[in-house]
Amino acid sequence: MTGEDKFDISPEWLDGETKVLEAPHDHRAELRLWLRLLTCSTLVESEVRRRLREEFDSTLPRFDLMAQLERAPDGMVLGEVSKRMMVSPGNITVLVERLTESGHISRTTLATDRRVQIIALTPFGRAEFEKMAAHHADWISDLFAGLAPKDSGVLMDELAKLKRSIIASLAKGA
Amino acid sequence: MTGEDKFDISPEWLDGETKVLEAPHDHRAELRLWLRLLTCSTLVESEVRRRLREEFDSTLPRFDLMAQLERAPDGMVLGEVSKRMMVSPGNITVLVERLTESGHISRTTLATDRRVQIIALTPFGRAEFEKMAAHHADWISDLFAGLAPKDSGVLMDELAKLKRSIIASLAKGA
DNA sequence: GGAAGAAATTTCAAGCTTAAAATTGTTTTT
DNA sequence: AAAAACAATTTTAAGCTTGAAATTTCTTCC
Repeated sequence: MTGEDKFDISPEWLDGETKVLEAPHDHRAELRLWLRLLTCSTLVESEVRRRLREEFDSTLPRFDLMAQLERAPDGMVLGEVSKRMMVSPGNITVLVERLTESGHISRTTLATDRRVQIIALTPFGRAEFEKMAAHHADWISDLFAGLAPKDSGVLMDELAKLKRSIIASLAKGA
Repeated sequence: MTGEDKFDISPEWLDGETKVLEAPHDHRAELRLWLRLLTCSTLVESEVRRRLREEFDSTLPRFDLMAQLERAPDGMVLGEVSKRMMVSPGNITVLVERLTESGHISRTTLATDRRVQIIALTPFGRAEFEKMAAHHADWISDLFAGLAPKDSGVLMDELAKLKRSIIASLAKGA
């Protein structure tokens, strides 16, 4: 069933048992691509973390959580936040605790289902976030400024393809 | 190539209702690009972490550290490892402690300068790393398999441009 | 209606990460 | 040669992150 020749798979992928020791060259290109992607990502992330800390005494996780809430004026269920941020539920618990303490978000228990916690930005939290978001957009814009609009578009498209590839692979493995 | 004279933003982005400020210049395209890059990076990283844990009871930082050492048969100074991995020096200290305990790396103090610690893979560590590296390459290869060779090349080039842009921006700000 | 199961969240233990301060060792200055 | 400057690393304190186990609260099924 899996051995159909209808699909255009390049020959080197067909032999699933071949290990790197046999043919190290096969995987080199993808590895380099991944490392380059990771480098870009790490550089940007580090810089954003640094500036959030220095200019706003905040952190990236806090910013990301507030960014999720900004688009949900009526608040959001914890589990939904966890899924969207792609982090573990236990992680959200800690972040929410601190952001509640500092007055950035409010939390309420859903009356009809007391398991459910709903969090939302407070007016203070929203104001703070908007200040940060404006600067954040500037930082990213500066970091990406050396990229011509054409390249920006191409990169966007290629990353879309990559994302599809990753998700397809994850789905297959699951 | 795609049409290069007009890489316009789709109409919904032009709606000025949800802006942060009076929008001197629209940063949304860069933001979206950054988020997409981050998503790809996060997805791959999570999967690699998961498999390192499940299949080798190891972690990504350990793997990365050993990967640095693999290319340095005579060992490497701690500070150099720290720079290459783009993590803080204190971080390396902890990793080295654990990897030394588990017998994967050896550490020696340089005789001519006793501030300097040199670490290197032990034969055991090298063997372990090579096992992991082979699988790691396969995982990445699978995740990227949906990308045509052409796209792979284009992505590689575009990421190179992005990396230059980021580094130029960081240098300017410093 | 009560027990079993499922769902949302929290707790826990362990490890990662960072920046800043401290420590240890070397080099330069006076 | 003492003092000051510098360099490599470690320590510290705080926060992030995870997976697994536990808790609380519904829902379902007999």
